[in-house]
Amino acid sequence: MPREVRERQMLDAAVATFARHGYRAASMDGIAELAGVSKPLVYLYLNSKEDLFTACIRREAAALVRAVRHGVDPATPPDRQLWEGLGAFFTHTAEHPDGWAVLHNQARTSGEPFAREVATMRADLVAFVTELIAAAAREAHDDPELGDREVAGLAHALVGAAESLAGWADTDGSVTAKEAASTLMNFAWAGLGNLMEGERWTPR
Amino acid sequence: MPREVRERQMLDAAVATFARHGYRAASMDGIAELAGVSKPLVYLYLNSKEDLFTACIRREAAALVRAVRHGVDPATPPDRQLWEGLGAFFTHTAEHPDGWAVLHNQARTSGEPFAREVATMRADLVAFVTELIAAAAREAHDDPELGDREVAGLAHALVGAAESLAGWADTDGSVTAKEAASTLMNFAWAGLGNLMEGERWTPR
Amino acid sequence: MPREVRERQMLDAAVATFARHGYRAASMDGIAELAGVSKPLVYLYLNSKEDLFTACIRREAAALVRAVRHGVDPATPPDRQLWEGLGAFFTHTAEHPDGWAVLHNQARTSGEPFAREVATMRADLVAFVTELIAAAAREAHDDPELGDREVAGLAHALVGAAESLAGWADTDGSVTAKEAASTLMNFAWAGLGNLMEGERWTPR
Amino acid sequence: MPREVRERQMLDAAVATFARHGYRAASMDGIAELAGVSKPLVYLYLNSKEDLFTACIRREAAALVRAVRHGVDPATPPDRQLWEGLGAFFTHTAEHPDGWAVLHNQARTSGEPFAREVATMRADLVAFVTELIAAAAREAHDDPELGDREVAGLAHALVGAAESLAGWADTDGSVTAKEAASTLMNFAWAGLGNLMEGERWTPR
DNA sequence: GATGAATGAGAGTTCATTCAT
DNA sequence: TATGAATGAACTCTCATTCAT
Repeated sequence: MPREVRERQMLDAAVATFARHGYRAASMDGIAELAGVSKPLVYLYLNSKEDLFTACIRREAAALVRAVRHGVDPATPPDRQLWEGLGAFFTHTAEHPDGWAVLHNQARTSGEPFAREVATMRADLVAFVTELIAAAAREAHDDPELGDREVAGLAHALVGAAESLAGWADTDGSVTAKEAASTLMNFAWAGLGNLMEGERWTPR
Repeated sequence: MPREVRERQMLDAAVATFARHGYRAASMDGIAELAGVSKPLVYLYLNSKEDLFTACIRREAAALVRAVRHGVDPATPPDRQLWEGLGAFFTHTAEHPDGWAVLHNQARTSGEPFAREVATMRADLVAFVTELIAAAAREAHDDPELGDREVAGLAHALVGAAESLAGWADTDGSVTAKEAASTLMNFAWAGLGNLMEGERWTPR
Repeated sequence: MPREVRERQMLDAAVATFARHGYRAASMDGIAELAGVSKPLVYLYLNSKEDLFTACIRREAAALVRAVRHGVDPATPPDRQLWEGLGAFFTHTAEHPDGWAVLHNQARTSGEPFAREVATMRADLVAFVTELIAAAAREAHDDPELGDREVAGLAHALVGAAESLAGWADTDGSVTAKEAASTLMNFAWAGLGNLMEGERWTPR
Repeated sequence: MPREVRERQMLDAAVATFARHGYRAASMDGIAELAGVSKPLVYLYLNSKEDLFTACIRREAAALVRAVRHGVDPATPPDRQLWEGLGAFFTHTAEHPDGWAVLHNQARTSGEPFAREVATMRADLVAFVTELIAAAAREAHDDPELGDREVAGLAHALVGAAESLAGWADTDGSVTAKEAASTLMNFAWAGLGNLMEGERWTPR
């Protein structure tokens, strides 16, 4: 069996195990068994538990970022891009709950080498959203009402809300990715005040 | 030294340790040392690592809920209550970063007995927010535009955004509780669309 | 409460606990609790776990030897004395199962300081039986058929059989002390060969 | 080194250690050291202290029963069978004092899972002896003089005497297995009364 | 390329024992 | 006389990691 296939099996097993038990509680024995290989092979291919976890984080982070980027058409208006990006995000996290759990739940809370890894990816997404908001603001006015600092805060809040909703949608299977995206897009764009007046944001 | 004092010292040490290392990686030796007592004493007072962690979660959850409830005046309009609640929330999490880390980062990701414990508290907060949004909607219209399901999703998104911002404010010390509350309140109430037009929500 | 009473309570609790769990598995906490006193008091009165166990062994051994000696009338013929002694032995062990368990089961198997203690008492009983057999032999013949060594072996076997029956009678409540004594006396005096011919030993 | 060899080494070390110190007082560290392996290996092969002790009991019990059964020729008369069986028993216990100590001293007094294990084996031996006595009685008379209950009591006493002598012979090395078997066989078959008259049982 | 065999280091937990009061 | 408070030491068990084959 070629090395790449074996390696992917191991990473799959590792992601599933880390997602369920966390970094410390996951055992290399368990991962090797789930992957259907012997433990020394895991070490041969992936060096150490730390390296293995890092590899999981990188793979899942890259996959998530790729999914969001693929879902977005840069030629469309900012709010449309945001809408598409959120849809892609919720779709991906719903389809890869273990990967999302590794990134959002485990990596962030397992100490320094790992938290930094996932923070990098998160910064990418926040930067992306920040840019979208700024672009929308520029489009609305030549002289934007929103300061950089304010935009950053808003982007952060938006990403945080999305992350939280992703976890919720995972747990409560009845919420679809599209619903989650709609809820959040309405919330973000129209605001509660307008929502109560019956005003909605809809994809143009 | 009286039992209650010692017990609080131990819980303080445990919260600090669990916050930094997580449930599994934290060692009872380390906690005992930080508390300035011997390990058997920790076991005498708190039974087991599991019980100790549970006690930490309960204490911190109760403190957070209490802080939010105390910050809110039920006689004021819903948006005002939300604003006050968010302020109290951000203030408390900023003043007790370890407690917040235990609740938000560690307890949620350390498996079943603990996740449930914190989920209960979170459900309390979400219910509180849900009720505020519903009250605001009732106030605006006799026949509310927002369905129950939609309100629940919004409450979830709002709480998630707040939780995420709390983590951010913790990390980046330059963001004050009031700033965080303002950002989120604007975001939530006015929506990005209006914010760009220069419309702001302000405490009445 | 006078010291002697307290001390007897503690020894009672200790005997019960050691009988059930053995020396190592018994905990001073458990003994103190069962005795209804605090742990330091146990140490004040009885010094250490080792001393406590030794005290238990000595008390129970003395009681057993005293019971056997009281049951025997040295003016009667040897076989009669043996019969009475066995009866007293089985009666006492049935009435003090915990004491018997401490002596026979636990003390013998808990290492050197204790095994010697109980071996001393056992040697007493074996010497008593040895003397009875030798006396009977002398009575039967001036020039005894049985050598010293042989007599010692027989005494040992007889005591062993008695000890084993005592445990059996304890477990199976339906066997009375008198029955046990009869069985053993027949066995010892008449032998299986004669028993099959219908010959029995009976108290003269 | 192949697994089976290692496993036997460990069991040997465990039997020696348990025999000397008892279940509770024996330490896994000590056993591993005596076996010349590391502690984790003991756990890898034998799971837990409890399982290890159980494995010791089973191995030694099986060996003892096998030795007795091999020593007996079922085609010979009952008293001859008894004689051969006792000889095999004393020979085996003398050659495996640690195994015998584990069975007779430690397992019986270390609480429920273990006592039952050894009680099963003992019941086997008692049943064997019971059957021999009953057979002898049938051979002597069509209408046996001894009731079932009486036979059971006698078998119990005989086995108890044998067990006790085995311990004695172990301690006092000067007593050979054959001597012990002779003493007991004479005692059992002829009875003390007849022994004093110079009547002996001898193998036919 | 793949593994059976093995371990150093450290975790949670318990217990006999002792002060200060 | 009696105890609440406290601990040093030891025990069972686990796990990431390596090497000879």
